[in-house]
Amino acid sequence: MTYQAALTVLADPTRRQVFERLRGGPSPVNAIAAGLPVSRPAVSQHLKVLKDAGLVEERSEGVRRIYSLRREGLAELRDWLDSFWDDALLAFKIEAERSHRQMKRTRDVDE
Amino acid sequence: MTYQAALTVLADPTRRQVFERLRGGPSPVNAIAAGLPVSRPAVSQHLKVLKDAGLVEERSEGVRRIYSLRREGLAELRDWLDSFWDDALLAFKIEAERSHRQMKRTRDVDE
DNA sequence: CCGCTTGGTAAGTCATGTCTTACCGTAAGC
DNA sequence: GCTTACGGTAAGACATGACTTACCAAGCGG
Repeated sequence: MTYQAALTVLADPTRRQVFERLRGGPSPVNAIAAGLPVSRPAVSQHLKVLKDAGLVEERSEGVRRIYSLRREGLAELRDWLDSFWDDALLAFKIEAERSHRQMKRTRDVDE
Repeated sequence: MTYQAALTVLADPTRRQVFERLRGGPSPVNAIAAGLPVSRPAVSQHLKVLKDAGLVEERSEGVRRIYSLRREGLAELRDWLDSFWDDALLAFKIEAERSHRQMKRTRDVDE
């Protein structure tokens, strides 16, 4: 999914609570909804949106639906954010190149 | 500002366009609004929101208002995102330890 | 087989936020 | 001075989306 979907989806506070609740590990809907200030159907709807955005995944266990975090869903958003620093870096490089004739090439690594 | 403010503010597509348009460097309101599908006042409103969230800054040049990117405004959001991967590391350690323990004990799993 | 739990979906209400037009103050140029 | 470009703010229209209750299907245990 796109970083834009992640942004849109994580903008809602309640939905963010749902999402954060999965940090602790996979959980059925009931457990997620318990302690949240909204009804269980509301949580269901949030989970659907999160799933469509690729931020959570769902597996069935009997009558239970177990939801868990999909961290890969955050990757694009993270890249997008990083790209702003890349911009700054690029501008810096150009500036540096203008003053020095030679530029050393740098390479980033990722995990 | 908080990562939550950044999320909320960047969720809107038009506002994101305004924000991205500042990647190229500082710009007065007119230049930002040109080419966008919304009116100039709409852009003004978006800029106000972005400024309140600490994502842009404003300086006056005569009658012009020059807006520019504040990358530090994205820092908290980036940290928040990173923290999910930290979670994963931690969870992995815990999980490893638990499964190790499980080899000596009987099955007892819940959350 | 029957009831109970789990949870997804429908329909409708209500709030929020994004837009518009109209208006205003302010700086610069003639 | 007067006019013109720049842009912030107000007020109101409108759409979107987050909630509610009611309902339904599916698996499990008595």
